[in-house]
Amino acid sequence: MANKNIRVRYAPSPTGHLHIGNARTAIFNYLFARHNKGKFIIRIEDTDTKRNVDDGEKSQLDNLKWLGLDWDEGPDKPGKFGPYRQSERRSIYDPLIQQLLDEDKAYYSYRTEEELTADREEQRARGVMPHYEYEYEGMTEEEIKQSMAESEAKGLKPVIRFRVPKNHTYDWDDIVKGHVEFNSDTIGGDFVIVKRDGMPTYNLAVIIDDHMMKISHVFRGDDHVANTPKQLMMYEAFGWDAPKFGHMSLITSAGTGKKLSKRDESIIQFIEQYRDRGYLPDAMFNFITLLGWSPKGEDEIFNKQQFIKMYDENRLSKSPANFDNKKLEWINNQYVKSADEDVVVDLALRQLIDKGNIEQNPDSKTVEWARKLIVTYKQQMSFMAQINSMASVFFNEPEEISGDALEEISNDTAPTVLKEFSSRIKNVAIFDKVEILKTIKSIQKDTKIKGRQLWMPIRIAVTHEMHGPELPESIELIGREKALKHIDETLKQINQ
RNA sequence: UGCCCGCUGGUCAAACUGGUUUAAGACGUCGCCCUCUCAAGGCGGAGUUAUGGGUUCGAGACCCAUGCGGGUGACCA
Repeated sequence: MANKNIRVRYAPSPTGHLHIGNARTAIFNYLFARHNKGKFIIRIEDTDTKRNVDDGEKSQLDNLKWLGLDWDEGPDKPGKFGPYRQSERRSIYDPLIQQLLDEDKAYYSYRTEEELTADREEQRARGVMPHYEYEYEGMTEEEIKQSMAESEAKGLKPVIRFRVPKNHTYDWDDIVKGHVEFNSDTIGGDFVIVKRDGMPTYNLAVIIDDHMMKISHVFRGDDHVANTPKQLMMYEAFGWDAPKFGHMSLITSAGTGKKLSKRDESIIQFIEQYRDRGYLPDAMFNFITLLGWSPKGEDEIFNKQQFIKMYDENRLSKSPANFDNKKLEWINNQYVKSADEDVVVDLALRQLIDKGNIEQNPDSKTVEWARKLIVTYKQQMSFMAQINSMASVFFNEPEEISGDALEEISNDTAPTVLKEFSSRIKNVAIFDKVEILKTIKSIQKDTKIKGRQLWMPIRIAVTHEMHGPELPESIELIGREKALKHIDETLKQINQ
């Protein structure tokens, strides 16, 4: 059911990199827009000039693109409802603010931050919810004017507060949560809509922009529920219709059970970090979409097009979702396994170079070698950075054989196997896995030693490890020279 | 302390507006198979409707309490 009037937005503030939770908000808005053939808009909410970060906006957009999102309007793609940065929309806000003032729906407030803090402390001590107390309580219009004039005379700069209607119920049918209602007396008093620096606060700017940009649906985090009544009363004050709201459950941390906080170190928080570690964008998209939303069938691996096709906002979950890193790894592994070999090689090679396991600008021979190595691990890598630790045996000189491994080769047949293997591979023409496998088979035939007794000594001698990928491949990757050297050393070690 | 919301196994969750669900499926976990080993893969197992009341012929689904968890309470967004 295509609806041309559907317009949704993702509205990040450029205070840092793209966070998992924000990425999810963006994705759900995107999916909703694309499923309904509506528009997806990006708006930068940069009214807090102090917290803005220089490349915050760029980083947000870059990472959204990496995830595979595209938008119809945004700061880098002007449409007819621009500008798309709130800091550039002052000329739109100012007359509307004046209108509220003129209609006495908002007023200047001179209460200083110190006074407010003191009020709040006193309220807390009394056991009441901290709230703003009307500073002109009980005053006549004359007295109010006089009070303001006095404040001005003292050089105080005012903020503008919205006059919250008394004992009024604000409610809406939330797409996710169902019917929600608040009594206006419980929201903390008249709130600030324009800061001392003249910038509108989030709550004001967001409703003006959503209205002006003809936003039809707002999908945002559960943490915005408490803002919604404030926004509804402003829509009412302007005489505008509010969009439909859907408040999505938050992502929680398995460790703390609380909403993902940027300080929680048990979970990687930013999309960029996953990108750096060699996660695949489609896998991230897939995983994030399954956080708080579920498809109809039993499958869980889908590409973007499939998600768009089957997206249904009614299947958004009411309850918070734990971020499960294990599942992310599993999903990413599914994508790595089925990904194009060149893509995997490219990404994993970068990891190897970054880590210094392969030199910068490797020659073609090294790249060929790396390709074989990477392909060997393609089936089991959850994310590309793992190649460094998984394949460390191919980069580092191994430690001396000990423990179980030593025990494994402390028997009568091991030296025979090793000597045979060593002398035979010295002479094979092409040192590759096919020839190596043939060699091992030939030893089996000639010595009648087989199975673990045959394979383990070779594996341990060559790699010093009891585990690893297919042995012939491993030996090929280690190379003839190193393999022979390791066998030699091992023979010496077990002879003494 | 106020207000708002949530609660199906260790985790994500399905079960559309109450009726073959002996509560899907996935991750994880455990066992087996494959196998020189690890991983991947295949097969299988264990494990859940927070508690107490009600409504109903019938409740995971509806109502009420209790408990637990979360969100919010900014001149942040």
